[in-house]
Amino acid sequence: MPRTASSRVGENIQVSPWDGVAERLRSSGMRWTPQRRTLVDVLREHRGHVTATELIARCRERDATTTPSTVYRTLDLLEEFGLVKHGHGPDGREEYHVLPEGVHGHLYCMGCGATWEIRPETGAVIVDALAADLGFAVDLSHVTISGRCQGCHD
Amino acid sequence: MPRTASSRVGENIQVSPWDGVAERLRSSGMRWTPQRRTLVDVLREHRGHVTATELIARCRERDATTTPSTVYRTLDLLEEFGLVKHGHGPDGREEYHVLPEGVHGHLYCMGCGATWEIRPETGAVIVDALAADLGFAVDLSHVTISGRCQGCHD
DNA sequence: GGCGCTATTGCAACGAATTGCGCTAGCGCT
DNA sequence: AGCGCTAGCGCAATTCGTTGCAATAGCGCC
Repeated sequence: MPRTASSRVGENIQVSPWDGVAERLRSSGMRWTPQRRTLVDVLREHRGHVTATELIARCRERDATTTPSTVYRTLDLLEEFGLVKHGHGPDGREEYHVLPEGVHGHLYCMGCGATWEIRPETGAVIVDALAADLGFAVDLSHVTISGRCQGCHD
Repeated sequence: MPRTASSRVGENIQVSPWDGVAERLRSSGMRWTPQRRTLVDVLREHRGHVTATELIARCRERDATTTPSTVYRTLDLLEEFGLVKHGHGPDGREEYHVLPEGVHGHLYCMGCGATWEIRPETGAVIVDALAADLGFAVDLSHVTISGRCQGCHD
């Protein structure tokens, strides 16, 4: 039996954050619809970044009647619930981060097109710097910073 | 002959970077067209950030026949010449920085909607941090980082 | 000053993201 | 189990950004 790990103190056990969505929605007066189920199923098997377009495509694989507007609206909703977070890729297009991967920023290499994650410690330095500068509380996870990675210096 | 301030050592004299565009274009085998002239005129009177849409609107004020595609293409061109630089605002929309304002990053406050500039020193800290982390050469000017400014902490 | 080569333009069409609105269908209540 | 209220769906239209292509018009050259 797939012991979906629930308790056990002191360890970093991940109960899938998706497990209770239906209930959480309902208890907030929202509804659990087939469309939402489809999207959540898709998200559930995802780690890291996905573009909205890609999500729509995957949903359509499962349910050909999927409409973009529904997907976007559901994503907004899930974001309010803290299950995903949106940001913008280097080209300004919508991009979603599936949580709870720990909030982190992204680096996009203009040379090779790869995306790197900013390590937490480094992210902290950035956040601190901006806090010291203008008292600005940064949400690093929202952006992708562009540049060139080590291998791609001109 | 209108001596547009050219030499005088040691002073911070600004020859408008736009002054020689026509010639620079031509000498690269490119053409100086009325459409380009219109856009450059608009840019010339701008400092700081502008969205592409806004630029298009302003161009249309002067020449009602302005087409978006032309504006975008001209902007790309000007970017290659180092006269403007594009980035993406907090909502992912295209945004142009008119040079030579010195390269700097931007902070967008999700609370009040204001945009702040990251001071060079602070920017340097960030660039250094990322360089140390992954050997990443960051182009800070490309992005707008979101967060909340001092006055807008929840 | 006119000719021709080709960089650019403008149009039209497409993809991504977003919004307003009338109809459908979850789900709480009896 | 059925009823009704209203959240949410799908559609259609809109905006921003982008691209392919044929017609136009800079500008270098003779």
